[in-house]
Amino acid sequence: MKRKITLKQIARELDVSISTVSKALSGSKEISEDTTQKIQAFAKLYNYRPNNIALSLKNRKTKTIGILIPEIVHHFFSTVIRGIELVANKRGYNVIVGLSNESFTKEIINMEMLANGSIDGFILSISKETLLKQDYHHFNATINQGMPIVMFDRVVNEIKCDKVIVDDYKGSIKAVNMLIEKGSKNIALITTMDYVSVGKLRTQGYLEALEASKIVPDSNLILKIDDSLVDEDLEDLENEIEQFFKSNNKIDGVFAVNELYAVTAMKVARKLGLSIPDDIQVIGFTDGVLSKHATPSLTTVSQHGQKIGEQSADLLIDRLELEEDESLDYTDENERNENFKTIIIETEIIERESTK
Amino acid sequence: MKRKITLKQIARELDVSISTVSKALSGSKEISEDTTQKIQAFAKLYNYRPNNIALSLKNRKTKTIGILIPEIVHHFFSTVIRGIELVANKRGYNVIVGLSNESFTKEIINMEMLANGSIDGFILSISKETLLKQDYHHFNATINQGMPIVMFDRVVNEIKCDKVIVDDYKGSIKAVNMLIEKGSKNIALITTMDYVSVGKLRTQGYLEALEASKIVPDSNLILKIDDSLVDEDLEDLENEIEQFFKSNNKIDGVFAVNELYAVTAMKVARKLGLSIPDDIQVIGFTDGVLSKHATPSLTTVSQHGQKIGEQSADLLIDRLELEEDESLDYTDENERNENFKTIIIETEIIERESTK
DNA sequence: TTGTACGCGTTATCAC
DNA sequence: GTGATAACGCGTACAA
Repeated sequence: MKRKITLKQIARELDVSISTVSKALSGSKEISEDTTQKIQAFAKLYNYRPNNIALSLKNRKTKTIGILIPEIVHHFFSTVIRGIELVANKRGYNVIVGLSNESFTKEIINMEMLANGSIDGFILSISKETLLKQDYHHFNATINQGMPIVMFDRVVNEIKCDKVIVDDYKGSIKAVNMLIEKGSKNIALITTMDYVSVGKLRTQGYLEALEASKIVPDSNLILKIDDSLVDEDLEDLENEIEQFFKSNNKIDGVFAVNELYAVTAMKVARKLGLSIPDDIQVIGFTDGVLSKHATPSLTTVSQHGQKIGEQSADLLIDRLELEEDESLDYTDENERNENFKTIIIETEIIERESTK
Repeated sequence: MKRKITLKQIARELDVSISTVSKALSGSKEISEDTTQKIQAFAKLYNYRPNNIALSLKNRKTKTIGILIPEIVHHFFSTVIRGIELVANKRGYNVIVGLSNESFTKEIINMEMLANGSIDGFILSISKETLLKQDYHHFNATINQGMPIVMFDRVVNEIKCDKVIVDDYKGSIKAVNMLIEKGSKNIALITTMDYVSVGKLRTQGYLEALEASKIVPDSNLILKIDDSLVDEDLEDLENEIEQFFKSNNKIDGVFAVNELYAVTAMKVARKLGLSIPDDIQVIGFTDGVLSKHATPSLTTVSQHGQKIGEQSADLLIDRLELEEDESLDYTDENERNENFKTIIIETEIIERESTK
């Protein structure tokens, strides 16, 4: 078992100085061709690779991005990670992953763990508990320490950082408009509680779309599900939706803010003897495996998770490599605040069998 | 914007030496209570945290685990990551993720990128291309450098490392036995190509189970799908399965080695006018979202991905922290080879609506 | 052409 | 009780 070899060992072995080795390996022409050859051959033989940690310490940057998300067993988030990893790798960065598990405390612990030199910047999506508490001091603290953050999907405006969001609002309008065009008259909305920003925006889009078509929204047609209660409890969810359908039997269209609600709605509809899409059409938000493989397959508003990840990574790395140059001088402290971008990823409707 | 503060800065500010600060902060009683107080107060005020990179360099360990998996947008793998992250975090480790995307080359690149000091050890699952090529030199090279590896799910025996595997063989037997007990006479198998080790084992289990019940396996009842071709191409998959069903119309039970095949089989069966589970029963391997939310919901063999992750992480960290002690002396080089464990995670059948 | 010295941030050892 | 020094592995400005 030969442990990793270091410059020092090569130097000792070949009886030259450490810096000679270093220079020879980086191909500096300060060093004679002879010694360069010799050193490079030796290094290759022993498979020398510079130690990342030493480089990180020296360069004061780790070439590593920290991802902090609420949950990983989730199609959307894993798609985003895939996107981040893709461009990060292409641009020479590694990716370190932390999970908040929707908990405020775990979010903070994870951030502190990573912010102490392990990474150059964060890409994150805020946990539900944090959104509920509206306590964002840890984000601001991190930013104030000079560590850039890119937020995606679940963001809050008040934080000064780059953001990548889905056009939840417009996506919902598109979805509801499609239901209207295809003949639905009484369109129900199945959504989450308001504190999840995306839930709120999607609800707004639903309302706007109805009004634009001169349809008066009916609050009885809106079902708000407290997913902190339901979550994994599938039966509760089914029952809740079943009650909802039974007390509103004129419903002929459903817009659900995620695919689970949409698929469950389809299941309940079928149970009640309704045929999809003839009696009732369904569209979900968030395109994942469920939508694709459900029967009938589900028409959805796709969020392009991978693209969100790619854009987030590019945004972060751009900023990191920009700072590299400016680094030292900042005449105007506020100048940097003006530059934060918010990229909006357009949604796209993927038509499948649950709509006419 | 106050950048992260260092020992040196505190020392300068308080007009003491760096080592005094270091000692005071670590609560050493070499330092007078007075100065300790003063220094700790100052450190807290400026939110001092030791720099991880510097610590890593000094201690020659990063407290970081490298995960290398073929694909992240995949319920099983993300479940495993969740498990790893859970115990890693609990035991004070971070987790860095690399994706091979089933490619041999990307697997190697990723390993080299991480093996140069960024991590203390690997937890990985081998890419399909690597399994096909049967070229494992990069794993051996890494191990020989003194970096421990834990392999999970897709493993190969010849590599000297800890392993965590699913009891694919026994799980399949259980599944097929259940189909037999519940009355299926002609049980089909939908599987992958043989080079994926888990596919092979599951096929073996299927055959053994049949034979144990004195049923002669019929090769016409086995469908091997080349998923390097199919992959995302859902229609191809459906067509292939449909042809299979049509040319074997006596099939009244299906065991599929993953949930996608199982769900697709159900879809095709329904299309052909078969009712589930009355005309045909279906069981899948790998319990994921699809199984749970399919209609009818799918009976599956659960792999307990999270548990696999937890065990893998414990195994790796145990070894890392063990080495810490022994580190220096190894009288017998081979001794360490004897110690590698293979943990087998028992599968469990989750009964749902696709079986009687 | 090669080598010396320094610094990145930390801790541990040893001297004062 | 406090401080100077070395070491972890590397790159580079500067000296020889």
